[in-house]
Amino acid sequence: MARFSVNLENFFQSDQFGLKSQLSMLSTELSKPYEPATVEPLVYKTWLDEQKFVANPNSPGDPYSIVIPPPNVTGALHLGHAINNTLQDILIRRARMMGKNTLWIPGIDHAGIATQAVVEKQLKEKENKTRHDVGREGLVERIWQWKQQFGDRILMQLQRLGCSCDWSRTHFTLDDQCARAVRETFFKLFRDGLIYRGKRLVNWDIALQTSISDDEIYHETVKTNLWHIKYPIVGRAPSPGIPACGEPGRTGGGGGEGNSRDSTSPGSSGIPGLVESRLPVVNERAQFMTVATTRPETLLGDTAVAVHSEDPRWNWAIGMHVELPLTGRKIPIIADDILVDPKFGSGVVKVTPAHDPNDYAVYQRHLTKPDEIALINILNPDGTLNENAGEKYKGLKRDKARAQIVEDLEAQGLLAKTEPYETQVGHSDRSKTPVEPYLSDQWFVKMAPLAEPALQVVRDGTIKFFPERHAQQYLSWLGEKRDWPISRQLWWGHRIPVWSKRLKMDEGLTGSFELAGLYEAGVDHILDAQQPDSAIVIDAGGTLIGTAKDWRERLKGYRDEIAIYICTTNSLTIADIENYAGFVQDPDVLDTWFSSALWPHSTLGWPDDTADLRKWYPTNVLLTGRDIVTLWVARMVMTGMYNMGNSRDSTSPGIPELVESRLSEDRAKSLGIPFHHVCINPTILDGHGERMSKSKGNGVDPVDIIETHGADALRFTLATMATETQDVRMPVKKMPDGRNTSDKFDFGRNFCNKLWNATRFVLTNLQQHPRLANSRDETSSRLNRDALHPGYCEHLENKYTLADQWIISQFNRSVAEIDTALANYRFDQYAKTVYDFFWRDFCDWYLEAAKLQLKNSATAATTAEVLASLLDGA
RNA sequence: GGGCGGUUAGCUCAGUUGGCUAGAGCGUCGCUUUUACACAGCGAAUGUCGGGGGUUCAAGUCCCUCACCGCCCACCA
Repeated sequence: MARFSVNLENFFQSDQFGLKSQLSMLSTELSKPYEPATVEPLVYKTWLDEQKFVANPNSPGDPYSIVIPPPNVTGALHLGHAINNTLQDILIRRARMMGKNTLWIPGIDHAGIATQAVVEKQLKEKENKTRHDVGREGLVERIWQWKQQFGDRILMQLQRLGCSCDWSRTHFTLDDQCARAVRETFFKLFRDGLIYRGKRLVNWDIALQTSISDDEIYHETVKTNLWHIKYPIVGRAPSPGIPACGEPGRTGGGGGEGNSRDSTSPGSSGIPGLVESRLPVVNERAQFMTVATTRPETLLGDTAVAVHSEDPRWNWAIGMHVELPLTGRKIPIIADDILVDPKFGSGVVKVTPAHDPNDYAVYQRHLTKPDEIALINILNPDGTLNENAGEKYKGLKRDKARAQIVEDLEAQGLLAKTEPYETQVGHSDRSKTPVEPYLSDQWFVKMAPLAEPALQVVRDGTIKFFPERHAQQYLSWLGEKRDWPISRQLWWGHRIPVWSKRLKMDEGLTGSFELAGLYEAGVDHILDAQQPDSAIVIDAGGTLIGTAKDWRERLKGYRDEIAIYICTTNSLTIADIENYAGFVQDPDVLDTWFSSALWPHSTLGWPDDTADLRKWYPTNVLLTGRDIVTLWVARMVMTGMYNMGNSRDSTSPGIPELVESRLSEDRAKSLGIPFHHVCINPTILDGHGERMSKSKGNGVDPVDIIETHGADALRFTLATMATETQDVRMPVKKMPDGRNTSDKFDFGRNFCNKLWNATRFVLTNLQQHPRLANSRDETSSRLNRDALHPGYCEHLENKYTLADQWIISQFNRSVAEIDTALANYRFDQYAKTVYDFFWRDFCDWYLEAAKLQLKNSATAATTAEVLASLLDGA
């Protein structure tokens, strides 16, 4: 119970308000109104000077730890970060007061694409240069300068907020520690066969000849045409009157056109609206399938046409072929119920897997199935058509090719119709040219083996979400287990730790000159000398993975050109394979979330087995916004369990639910989960209801608020806003000097002022009681132990007045409420309880009573004791 | 198209498993500058709890339905 009083005492002194330090420094001259601008910096400085936040793994106390969601270095923090960090600070400070061995790790995220884009934009604006003008090293150098500037600013903002982070443990997702963790993780995944290289459609900027991310695309409405093209059907019986029954995919019905009104037949029952549209197409069916497209030139890359399996207009044709106009190629008619919406258009879709994301998905869905389709890339990196497009079109730019194709189709009478059409076309933000979906090699992480345990720990409640409903998003996203593309064609980030070299194998393994050179260069030695580590991949169309041990065996089967990939964490090896053996490192960098995913264990020292890691992993709780539950939270759970989990004695379902915290702690450790709780904090919106974000530029700098209202006012107000359901709308006023503020924070400012003055009153009265003033610490600690014990009222009632007893009981009740509120991460309830107790109970009632009691010599002393212990701040 | 959240006083929002006369802050109105605080104190007014239907002795709370606002994801051949 003593801990209760310690709690609340500490809410007042340091959690929110820092009164203890403030008053000890300023007690000689307390200004009437609270002046945060003069008080707060002094207090914070004292905390730093006294190393209050520096953690020591050897200190006593149960561990309590939080890692900060590292803010992006793209710019300054806004109020969204302010609320996130305030809530963390409340938890951390409370844990610290309760005697826990507490660690809050701060840090910053390099935020690959976003930061590079910002710096490139600046480069363009200030110097009119592109990244190619300054080169890879030059650009990275400039981004580091940016990082220095904004990284410092972010840390300064956090300090102005009063965050009690252990600044000596500050990390950056691109620092050496994180880099080691990234390389180690990549290596392990690679070795375990969970990283592979594969094709993927990326957004290709044909002007800059680089891929760009979805974030860098803007959509523009373009007026174009929808061209309806006739594809001749081949390989079917010539008679148009043939009944449809008995055809593949057909399960019933009267047959042919005759059943067009039979909307209850199994074939059409699921598709309302077909009855009307069916008739006009029927005559066509004998000879052509008509497809509509906005991009006729891509037909050269078509490898199939798709229909819905339950569309009676077309499902009889599944398995047959059409002749691809202008090429003479025969391509199959396949069924794909995901791609094709039978209610849209003609119900037939051309499939161009190399140049359309949906079509590529079709390709993947049908891969290894009987109706597997081909993949034909018809574009060069510069956007011109390549040799696969055929002699006539090779070398044409895409718009020229389009015109030519339309003309040729028309000449052959295969153009059924041309109708004007408006569509959204993605454009590159940098070159302002239309983006081309383009097939390129990327690295992937296989999700299924990683996702399964991560799903399990949330399903079984090992990791809990607050509010609970956010677990759904996590579960449904992870449940898809879509492989994670991790390579980015960027310069800012962790470079992919893979080195490759192409080798000609036409003379066999030992006969190859180059391979002989490889031996001479010592690569075989390098590979063989690796522990069980270093992995190689042999890419010969498919992907094989082998470790160093058996690489020689693996190579024996190959005669043609192959590529050898080496992944290693050994820096000596890296130097060798680069300088000596002529291997080249992959130019791409890793997705920024790859390093973020490791954050909870990399910041604690992993891959080394550090004292920090043993003491504070797993962390207690993660506080973050709901927008990155999938991108970040899910991946932290996966990589945490993968790197930190002890698979030997993990999930043993046989263990009964002994709710021993010790046991569950052991279990958490052996599972490797990065945190027990995930608390989703509200999103801060601007006055128009839009999410505050750096990129939108609608963020409000918390320092602006701190300057007008004070950090404590900001923090307290934000805590009251942290309800379970609501996002927070924050209308902002522009100050004459350009700063932003909001009178929403008057609430917190008024409360801080109230606290200040109540404290001031108590202190001035305490000074009239020298005995107390001189031995306050002793007194209050005695009171904390004894007087505030709930049972105290019964046995000490003759000593204390009714008012004394009442306020003490209210105090204890409030502390209990606060415990409950914070256990459920209900920061609004916590703040309200503090507010109600302090303002309503303590100030409005008890202080008034105390005024009388202090005048009466009989009760003055004990009253002062109670005042002192309740406030204790002094 | 799929998922989620919201709609309670003029404004911003609480209201936990249904249960006293539906609350807080701000704002408004009146009074008070009383020796902690005017960034204050005392007092007052203000709600068909988005609409409709249902379950119940009892609904802001549970069920159905409609409307509007917002967010996330997918997608528009």
